Amino acid sequence: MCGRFSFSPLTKIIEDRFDVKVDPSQYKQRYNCAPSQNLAVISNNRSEELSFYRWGLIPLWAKDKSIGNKMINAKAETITEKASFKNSFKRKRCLVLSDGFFEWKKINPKEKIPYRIKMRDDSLFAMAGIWDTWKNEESDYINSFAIITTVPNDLMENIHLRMPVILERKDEQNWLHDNNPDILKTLLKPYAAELMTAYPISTLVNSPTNDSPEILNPVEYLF
DNA sequence: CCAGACGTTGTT
DNA sequence: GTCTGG
DNA sequence: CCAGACGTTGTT
DNA sequence: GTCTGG
Repeated sequence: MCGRFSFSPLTKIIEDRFDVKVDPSQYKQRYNCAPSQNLAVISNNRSEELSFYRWGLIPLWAKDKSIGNKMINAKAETITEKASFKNSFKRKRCLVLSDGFFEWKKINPKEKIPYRIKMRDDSLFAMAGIWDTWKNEESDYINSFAIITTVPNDLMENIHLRMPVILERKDEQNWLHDNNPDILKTLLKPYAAELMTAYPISTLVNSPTNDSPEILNPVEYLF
C-alpha cells in the first residue's frame, strides 16, 4: 500500500527534472504528505505545469467528498474492471511526484515500525496515479487522485504486501499521453528493487500534523 | 428492468 | 457515470 | 497510512 | 468497533 510519502525538492530542481512550470506561491516542501491534502501532481490534461490535487479519489458521481478518504489507492491488477476507476484509467492519469514513501512494517500483532523507502541515489521519482473532477453543491470543483499499487519487489517484500507503482523515467510521458490501455497496463509493475533502499524512521511520521525534515532521519530500533 | 454499490489493506 | 445483483 | 472522534437537547 | 479528518 502507499498511505504516506514525502516530496521536498526545491522548485528549480522540480522544473528541471520533470519539465514543468512550478508556481512558487503554491508549492512548498513536504515531508509527510497524507491523504485528503492537496499534493503535487502532473496531470495529463495540464502536463506543462505542476498541479495540486487532493489525495483520495472522489469519483464524478459521489454525493459526498468523504468517499475519497477510502480511495487513496487503486489496485493495478483490477483497475480496468472497477466502476470507480476504469474511467479515470482511460482518460485521467497523472504522475504523483515523490522522493520517498513510508510503509509501516508489522513486527507483531500489536507493534509496527515505520520505514522510509527511497531511491539509492536519492533521485526523484513519479508514482502512477489516476484522477477525477468532482463538483459539490456549491459548484466548487475538486480535483482528486489515487495512487496505483502493485505486488512488492524483493526489497518491499520484507516490509509490506503491496507497494506503489513507480514509473521508469522513460515511461513517465507514456503514462500521461499514451491512450492504449494494453500498453498502459504494462507500465504497472514493481520497480527494480536493486535501485531502491529502505530504513526505519521514528514514529514522528505517524501523525500527519508533523511535517518536518527530521521525519526522514534514520532511527535504530532495539528488539 | 430497477436498486444499490462503487475501495484497499490486513486480519479472521 | 457504470457495473453488479436481484 | 495514522490519529482522533464517535451525540442530542436545550441553554448561553 | 468504525468512521472521519489530515
